[in-house]
Amino acid sequence: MALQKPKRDPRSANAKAGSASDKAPERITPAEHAIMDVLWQRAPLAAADVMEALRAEKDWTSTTVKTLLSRLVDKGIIDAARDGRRFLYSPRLARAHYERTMTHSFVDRLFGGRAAPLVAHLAEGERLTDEDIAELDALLEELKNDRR
Amino acid sequence: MALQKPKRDPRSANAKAGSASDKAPERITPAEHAIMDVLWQRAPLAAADVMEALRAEKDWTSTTVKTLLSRLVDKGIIDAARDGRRFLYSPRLARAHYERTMTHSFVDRLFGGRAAPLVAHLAEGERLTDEDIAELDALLEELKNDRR
DNA sequence: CGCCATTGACTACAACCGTCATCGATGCAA
DNA sequence: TTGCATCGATGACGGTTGTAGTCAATGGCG
Repeated sequence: MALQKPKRDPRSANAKAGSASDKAPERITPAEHAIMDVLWQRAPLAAADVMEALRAEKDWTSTTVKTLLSRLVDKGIIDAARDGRRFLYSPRLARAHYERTMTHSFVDRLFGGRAAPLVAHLAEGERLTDEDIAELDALLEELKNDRR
Repeated sequence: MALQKPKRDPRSANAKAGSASDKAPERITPAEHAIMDVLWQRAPLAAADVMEALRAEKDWTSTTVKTLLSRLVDKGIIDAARDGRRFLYSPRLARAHYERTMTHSFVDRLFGGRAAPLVAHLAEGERLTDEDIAELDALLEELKNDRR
């Protein structure tokens, strides 16, 4: 067989000049995200409830849902509280917190932290409704006031 | 051993009620993204050039860079033009195009397509400089004019 | 002309992800 | 009490990703 010798662990030592405070907030995969969406809507749920809530969207068997729940527990993203024979699962982070983290890392990665180019992209794709624009307008007004 | 029997292909049938026009634009992984960043800056480069450009950032061996380049070619994301004994690689998509795609899918996934909550998150995290705000202001003004 | 350095192809391998089947424990109904 | 339905644990399989070693072809230099 003769396997190679050195072999360092993968997935870990990612960068050379890594920024200091790189606390990885445990990545959520797309499939896991679907589960989180459910849990963020209605707090503690059993596995069966989650599956039920997802039936319209995902064609998953119960095992799949349960595996995903287990993995989320392992990652420390959700909490499992025993309730008789089963567990009740709830998120450990508010959705807003997660959104903030994801948004920042996304904007950092793609736009070096600048928000404006991002909004420009959205505008170009005609993704902004009149309502969006009004909302952004109000938001900006508020920001401008805060600054001065 | 007794392997299970049915076994459907993974990764494919993702959703049940999938949105129609779901043309997958071939996913770029984080490691591949580093390569793309280089290629988006300086058009056709040989593998060695790419490695050189990344030396400060990533501690990759030449093999790693070459593997990533090959995978990008396989995915149809970059183009390899033979140049004597070697290849010269160039992106097939402009960076702006990629940014747009990523932005839309990100906003869709996290915010159901609404831009305003995204900007709100950025504001909350004090990620917006005065300059950003001015830029957004101008952008919004323009959008408002376009709409009427 | 012969040797060496460079280059891409192929292979490898561990961790991770999407998806499930199977199994053992366990509590409820008949 | 006995059986069944349910639940979580375990493991598995095929694909992807990060990272890298090895090898054969090939072209330039002495």
